[in-house]
Amino acid sequence: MQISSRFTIAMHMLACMDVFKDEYKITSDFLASSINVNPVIIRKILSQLKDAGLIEVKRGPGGAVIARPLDKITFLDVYQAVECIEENTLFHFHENPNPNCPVGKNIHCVLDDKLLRVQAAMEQELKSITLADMNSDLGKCLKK
Amino acid sequence: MQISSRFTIAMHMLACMDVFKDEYKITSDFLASSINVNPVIIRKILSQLKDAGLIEVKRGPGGAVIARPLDKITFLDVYQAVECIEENTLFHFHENPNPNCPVGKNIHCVLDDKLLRVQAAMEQELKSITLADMNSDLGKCLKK
DNA sequence: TTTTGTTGTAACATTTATTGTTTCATCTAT
DNA sequence: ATAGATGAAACAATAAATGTTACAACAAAA
Repeated sequence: MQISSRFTIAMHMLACMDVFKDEYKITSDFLASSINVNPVIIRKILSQLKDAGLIEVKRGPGGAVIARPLDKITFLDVYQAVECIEENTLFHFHENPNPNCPVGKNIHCVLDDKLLRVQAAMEQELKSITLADMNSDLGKCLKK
Repeated sequence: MQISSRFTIAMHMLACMDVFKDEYKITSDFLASSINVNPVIIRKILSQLKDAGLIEVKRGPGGAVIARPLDKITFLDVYQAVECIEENTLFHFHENPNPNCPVGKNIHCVLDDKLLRVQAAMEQELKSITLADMNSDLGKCLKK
């Protein structure tokens, strides 16, 4: 199973918010047309990013801006803002292993810590990349 | 979004196949009762593990056995056997970024390599853990 | 103060993947 | 042959993501 497109959409939104911040007012319609999804999807994700303190959204006049320096927002910040997974549950565990079976009774005991290591490795890598990295690469692309 | 329970089910199956290999014939019904899911689910995963060369399944008499030494089967082997994701697509990318927008046109260019790094970090960790690790821990649990 | 453009949100439809179930053909050791 | 399995098809049920419509709430500007 894949990680939902909310994450790449959020990244795309943040990229736009930075690149176009001086040229355009960043509305949900504006973002929706670059990303090619329904504006309501955008607004939901705007809400999530706002709740996480990554952006500010103006109600009446409209428009969203990034709330922190780009190098202070990591991929992990964005991932956790939009991916509504509870802590430590990247892997979906089967619900009812048989407690009367020696293996069933202990399977959590032997797997949980290892699954956690895998999740931690992924999050560590997400944490090592910032919006500044993304947008400096984007700047290079745009110059060509 | 979470990684499907097929992975933890497969792990549970392999743990049983090792622990009970001398005591019982490992049928899909036997595994199903330890894991508490429908035997057909088990058979589908048995098929996937067989296709990946990790186990052997006998048709007439029934019964499944692990095909390689436990320390030669990594978590990544199992993950890739049961998780039917195409290569390099842990992250679901939104399908139609607007090619007429400078950001939409380049978003793949700036994100793909970074998403790949994250996926690689996760797979690297999955690769570093083997069934032998899991089952030696399981042995310790069973002794208590 | 009304208008305008926007966000916030609810409600619902659609799509997709997972998970569960029934059924039966097929296989192979006995 | 029979019995106990697996393999596989068909389908139902569930859950999550994604898409859409509609409208209330808001704040700036006319």
